[in-house]
Amino acid sequence: MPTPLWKSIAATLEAEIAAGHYQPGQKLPTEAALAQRFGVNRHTVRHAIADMAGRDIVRSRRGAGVFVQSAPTDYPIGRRVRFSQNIRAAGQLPNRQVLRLEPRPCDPHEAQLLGLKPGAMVLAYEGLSLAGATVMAHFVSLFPVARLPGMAQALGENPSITQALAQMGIGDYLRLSTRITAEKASAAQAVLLALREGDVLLRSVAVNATPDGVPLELGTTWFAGERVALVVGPD
Amino acid sequence: MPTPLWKSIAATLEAEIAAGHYQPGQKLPTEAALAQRFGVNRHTVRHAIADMAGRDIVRSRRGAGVFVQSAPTDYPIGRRVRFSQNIRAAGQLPNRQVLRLEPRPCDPHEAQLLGLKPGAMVLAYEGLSLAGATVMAHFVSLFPVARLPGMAQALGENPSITQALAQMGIGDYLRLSTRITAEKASAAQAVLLALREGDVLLRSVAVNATPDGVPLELGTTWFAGERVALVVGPD
DNA sequence: AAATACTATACAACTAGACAAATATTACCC
DNA sequence: GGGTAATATTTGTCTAGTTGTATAGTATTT
Repeated sequence: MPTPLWKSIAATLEAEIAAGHYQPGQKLPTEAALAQRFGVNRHTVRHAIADMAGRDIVRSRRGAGVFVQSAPTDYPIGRRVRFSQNIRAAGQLPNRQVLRLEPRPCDPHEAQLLGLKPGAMVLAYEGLSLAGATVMAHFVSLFPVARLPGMAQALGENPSITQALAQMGIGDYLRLSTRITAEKASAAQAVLLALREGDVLLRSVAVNATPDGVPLELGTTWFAGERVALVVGPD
Repeated sequence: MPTPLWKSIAATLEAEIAAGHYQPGQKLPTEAALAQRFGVNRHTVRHAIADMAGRDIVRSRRGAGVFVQSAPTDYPIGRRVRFSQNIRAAGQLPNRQVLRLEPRPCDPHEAQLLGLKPGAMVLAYEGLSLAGATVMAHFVSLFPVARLPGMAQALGENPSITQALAQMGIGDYLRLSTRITAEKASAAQAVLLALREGDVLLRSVAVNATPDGVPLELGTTWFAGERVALVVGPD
């Protein structure tokens, strides 16, 4: 039985990526161009690409193109080995990408958790946590502006929440509570986390406060379920 | 068939308007800012906005911005209230239904976590945790037979693990660590938990040990994701 | 008869970039 | 201060290109 065409095409492309003809992050030629190059139908190329995508060699974005994934040597986040994230440090991963930083009124639920009046202004800080080039989590943190007036500027200069709080003179804070739930990713969240709609998410909602118990942050983090395991250690 | 991205984005913005994050008359972030926040092209955001404008939720003025038309609705309807369960007592609910109670040799992974030799005998205790009539979790606990010889009989008389351990003279034990992951329910698990295949599960794997650190129990619990929230720290 | 591999076509969803038109903001002059 | 022009923002429109999905059809093999 002869090798299927798509498999041979996948092998060819894979070899060219391994040889460095296409660098990580770079866009492959379009499916149409590849189809012409190999003298096959576009669907056959798509089959090959789908196979490589399943092995995390490439990733495709609708409308944009097919992109070479970063070298798997960066982090030990294979399919087998899950990235472990201690719950105490939830949301505190090395790299972060800021998506939003804006003040807005809080809703009743947020107000209750932060001990504010409904409608009080909070600073919404939204972003992605990355390990290397892989998105691990999507977070939204809320800070009461009345209690932390300079937080917006501090976060604007430095994306780290811990360091921004330290800059505000708050070196020590206390985690009041953490709630962990599981849910499915919406289409919009799936895009941010590079998942598919319906994939599982681990959501952690935590409230941090000053040592005397005044709430300072309401942090919600959605972890990509297939990439992260939360670890709760002994106290 | 997946939800179009623009629809998911429209739904997100609509919910935020309904929650009062953006108030009537106020300007939404610019299309460019929203595009960055959602990680999509500006046109996709425009599609979402056009949809909302068609339903009189927002109104856009060229050169000026997009403005909120509708008032916030009463607070989020039908926000699911989940059963809260402290992580220390993971899976330990008053009502239990025993599915299995039998000794068997352990596999290498289990052996490692329990500090046993591969193939050593463990007592497998499997069942369901109920709150009232609703199934909350499916658990499997493993006990090293060599260390707890009378456990099978104790559990046969009383389904509570804590009480069975107490009966063995172990009143105090230590939780070494807990690992929480999210996954989709298999067809078999879905039946046990009265869910549908593909629904989300919260899985917690915990090792309990004597105060001097000898592992006594390897407990794995699958919670129905839509019914349970795990709580770390004070409730 | 049924499954696999591939072709062919059409359309939907999204990206990308460029430019026009309306509005806001700033700078400047009096 | 007030009015005005210049500049920057912001939404609207257009064209083009790319991936995703659906349907249908043809060999070839099992």
